[in-house]
Amino acid sequence: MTKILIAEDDDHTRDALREVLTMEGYEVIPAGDGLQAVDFFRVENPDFVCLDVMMPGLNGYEVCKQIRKQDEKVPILFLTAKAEEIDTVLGLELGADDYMTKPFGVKEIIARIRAILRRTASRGAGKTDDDFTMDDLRIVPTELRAYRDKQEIQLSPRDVKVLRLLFDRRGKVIDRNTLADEVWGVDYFPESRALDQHISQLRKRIEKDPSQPRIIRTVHGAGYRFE
Amino acid sequence: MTKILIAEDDDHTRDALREVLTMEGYEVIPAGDGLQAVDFFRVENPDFVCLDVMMPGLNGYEVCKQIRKQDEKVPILFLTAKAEEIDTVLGLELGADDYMTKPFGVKEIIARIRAILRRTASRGAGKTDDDFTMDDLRIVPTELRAYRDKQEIQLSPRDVKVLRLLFDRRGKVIDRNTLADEVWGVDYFPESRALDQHISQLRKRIEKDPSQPRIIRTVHGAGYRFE
DNA sequence: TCTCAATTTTATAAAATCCATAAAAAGAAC
DNA sequence: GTTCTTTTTATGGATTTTATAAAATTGAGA
Repeated sequence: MTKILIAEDDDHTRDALREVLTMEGYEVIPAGDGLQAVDFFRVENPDFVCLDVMMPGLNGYEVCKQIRKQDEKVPILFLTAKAEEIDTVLGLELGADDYMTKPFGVKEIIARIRAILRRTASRGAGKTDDDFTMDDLRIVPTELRAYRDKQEIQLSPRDVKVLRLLFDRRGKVIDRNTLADEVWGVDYFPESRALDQHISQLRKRIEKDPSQPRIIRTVHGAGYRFE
Repeated sequence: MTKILIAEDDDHTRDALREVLTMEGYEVIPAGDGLQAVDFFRVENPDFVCLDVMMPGLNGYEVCKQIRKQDEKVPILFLTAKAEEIDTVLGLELGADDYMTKPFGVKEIIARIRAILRRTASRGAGKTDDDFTMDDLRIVPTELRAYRDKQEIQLSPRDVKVLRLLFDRRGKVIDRNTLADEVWGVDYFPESRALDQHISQLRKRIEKDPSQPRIIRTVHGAGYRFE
């Protein structure tokens, strides 16, 4: 679930935001002041941050700076009471993604958050999207395709992940646990043969001779390797 | 040069703004009432709009609505005499980028315009209305039409946006988030199927064989592509 | 107001991908 | 070679993603 950190000293506003955003299906981490916000950020590692500018102790600008030290990418939405504060936000170049001036409507803030998350979701998705070549196969992640000669081969996002991983550590053996972890994530059951199955399918598509694989080689008892 | 449309019925204010902004290196299009503003917007296609709320004929809210029909992204700054009008601006969800309450200082408004332009620089990028050709289809954005042979195909503004985006990044996959963001903007709910539906309808009109699309191809798990 | 067209929602179908199962094949150990 | 373990792959069903038809909604213009 998408975690949103709300840093807002006014109890009423904070509660209202929490309620509304929870209703929308977000997990909300409420913080009542700047120091708390910084702490909670570290602990909870949220996907989105709403920052009130005026807060006791550490103000929004400072909190933003602290957060940016830990995470350059997390989207930050500033809430400002005065329109002039916007200029400070912009002027300090804190890396804010958007701002809203109070008072704001409930629908407005939800729409903004959604829009920002949508924008940044695609940014963070594929870390490196550069093309790479394995054997005589050219993989183009942004196109979800590979080319051999002029022949096109359709790839799924998961295919690309697998190939990327093998390419990044070419020469080294990627053990099955690592592969499962990096490509499937937390919800992979080790006793499942989904991984094998996927490798098998992938080989069918990308290997000239799937029974003599040159790109995804198996290292018995260890995992897979490409070189 | 950056074009700014000023819609303001008070001659004195309008002239002052024109002078100041011209000094700053902007090209100013002055409009004395709402109807003029809408007309000028269509003709001049400015990069920025300052809208007075209270104007004879068409008021600022209405002008904003009209403009947003043509262009969802152009930054709009509202000028209001009464602070309460701000709530209306926000309440109507007109897509205003900022507002200022009169009286405002010269430096203040310049700073504000500059800030908004900086913030929205990415949004407005590349809004060419030039014709372009996809496969055997010639798209003429200014006419909201496309031609195949001598056959005319009616297009909606949204159709054109979708096609333009695919054309601008031909060969690459446009993921659904990006598409939603660029075409629908802030009020697209990801769980909606409006996007699919729109693509489907559009294909019916522009593809020779909608079940074998050549212009809008789908890339499963990613988005759409044209090449 | 009514009408028309564009758009969105809803519901269902279709397609692509993914995975569990089980049997076959391959490799390792003896 | 025999046995045990690991990997591959065929098959069919489950899940996810996308497509489309039909109904509902919206919004502009008459």
